[in-house]
Amino acid sequence: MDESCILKHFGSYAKLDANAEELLASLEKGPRTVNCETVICHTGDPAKAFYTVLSGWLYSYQDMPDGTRQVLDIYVPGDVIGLREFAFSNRLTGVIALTDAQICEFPKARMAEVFNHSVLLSSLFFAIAAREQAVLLERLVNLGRRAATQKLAHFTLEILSRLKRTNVYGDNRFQMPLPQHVLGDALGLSSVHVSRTFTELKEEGLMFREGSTIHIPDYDRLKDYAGFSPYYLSETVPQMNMEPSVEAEPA
Amino acid sequence: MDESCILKHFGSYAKLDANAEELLASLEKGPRTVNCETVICHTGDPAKAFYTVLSGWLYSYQDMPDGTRQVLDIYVPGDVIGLREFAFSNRLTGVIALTDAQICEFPKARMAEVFNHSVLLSSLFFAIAAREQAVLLERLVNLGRRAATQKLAHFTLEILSRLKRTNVYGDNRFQMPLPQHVLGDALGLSSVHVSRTFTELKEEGLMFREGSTIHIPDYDRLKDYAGFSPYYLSETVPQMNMEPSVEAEPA
DNA sequence: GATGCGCCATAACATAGGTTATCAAGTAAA
DNA sequence: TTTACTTGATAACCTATGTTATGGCGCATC
Repeated sequence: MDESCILKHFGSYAKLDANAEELLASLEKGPRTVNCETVICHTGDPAKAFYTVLSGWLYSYQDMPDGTRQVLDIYVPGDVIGLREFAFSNRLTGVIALTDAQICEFPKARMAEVFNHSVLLSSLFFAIAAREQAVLLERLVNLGRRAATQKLAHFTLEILSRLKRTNVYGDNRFQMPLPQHVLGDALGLSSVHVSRTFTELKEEGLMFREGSTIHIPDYDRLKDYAGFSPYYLSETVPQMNMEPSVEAEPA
Repeated sequence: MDESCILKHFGSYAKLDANAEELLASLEKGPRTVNCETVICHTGDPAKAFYTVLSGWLYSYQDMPDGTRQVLDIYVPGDVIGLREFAFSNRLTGVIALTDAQICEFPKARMAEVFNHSVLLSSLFFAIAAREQAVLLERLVNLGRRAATQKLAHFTLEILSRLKRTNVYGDNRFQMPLPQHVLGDALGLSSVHVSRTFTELKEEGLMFREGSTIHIPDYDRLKDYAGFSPYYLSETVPQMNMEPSVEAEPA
């Protein structure tokens, strides 16, 4: 049972009732393994399914006409890929695996069953979409109004916070398998400047890299430096009237 | 009936059934007028309601410790303010009116009724949240990977497209009542550079401003220049099984 | 154990955009 | 009419970041 991507994810947000668990379990297909570097989908592909991440790292991106790329989301275990394509018949972004990964497919068309049968799950999906928005918002602030060192520090702290949801990590050290050119594409910087920025953060004693391990000697100091406040990652499902089997009562 | 903010908005996305219309109409409070410059809410305020915009322009923002500001959304008639706060008990951003405006309140707590009683509305709310994400994504690309002239051009074309949803506008001219410092805060630029950028776009014959009127001599040329493709604004509610009381048929 | 390749660090140089200051135009208040 | 205030244009100067190039290191392949 702990092999279910979705149950693992949704269970981390709210206590599921039996109805919700059963419904969720019936929706997802068993995990599929994808290799590092695999393109899961391209911009413009028909968008038929969501995916949940059981293990590994992935990211979504958009390519520009001049050959540059903007990285839009980083996906770590427990994340849902592609919820926003609910409203679009074709994919808005490409998705690619950063490491070997396991993902579970969840056909978009079956969202109707969620809305029909579980108010709790409806709320949960909606809350997850709201949380994703909050993350994008904070990324917007990062790109628009922070200097390179703060961008990198803030981004790193966000990733660490998100990893803590499903993994146990201390504040001082964690794995972040993102090459510098991907960091650059995520932060709107060149890879050369990402390198310079790491050097500068190391000299300041704020954080440093050792292979793909990030070290954070003083978490609170880095947090202050980056202006990071994790409230936007702390979503909860609102207390609502959630009886699981309410019958529809049109008017 | 055409005074209802929500009906106006939701009706522009999908044909509503009687059940949905009645439910929506019961949720919203009558329009309230706010003056230009009014702060509707501050970051951190308790988030008890959404708002829909009947008339006027507003924006949401986040202030930085150094006194700068990032503008996060621009709201025009037909937009919903604050959907993302569904998952948060306090507001993530401040909201302020750019012009005199009319907005309708819609208590967050009553979303439970939506999920309980209308699959169509549940889908619609979810689709709107997905569309908002797509807009944020495109803004991320704008901030991360475009030069100032393209940022400004792209932003302008997005606003124009969104206005076309509820208003009839030609491609050549429309009102955009945003002072340059707000544009700068939205695009991650200084207001001085926004001014320079307008001058440059005018010299190129791509677009120019006359008071708050934007002129676009050649729409397609500007569109190419900015790399604008409006697919991300063209969301539809997926064709789903939407009878209000469908029984589950897993697998 | 060569060879090639991807990733990273660093340096020299180029430039987009930030900052500060000044001035003009419009407009609201007195 | 004067004053004050907001918005916007422009100029001079400054700096963060981009660009291009080089070299080192680790790792895979032959």
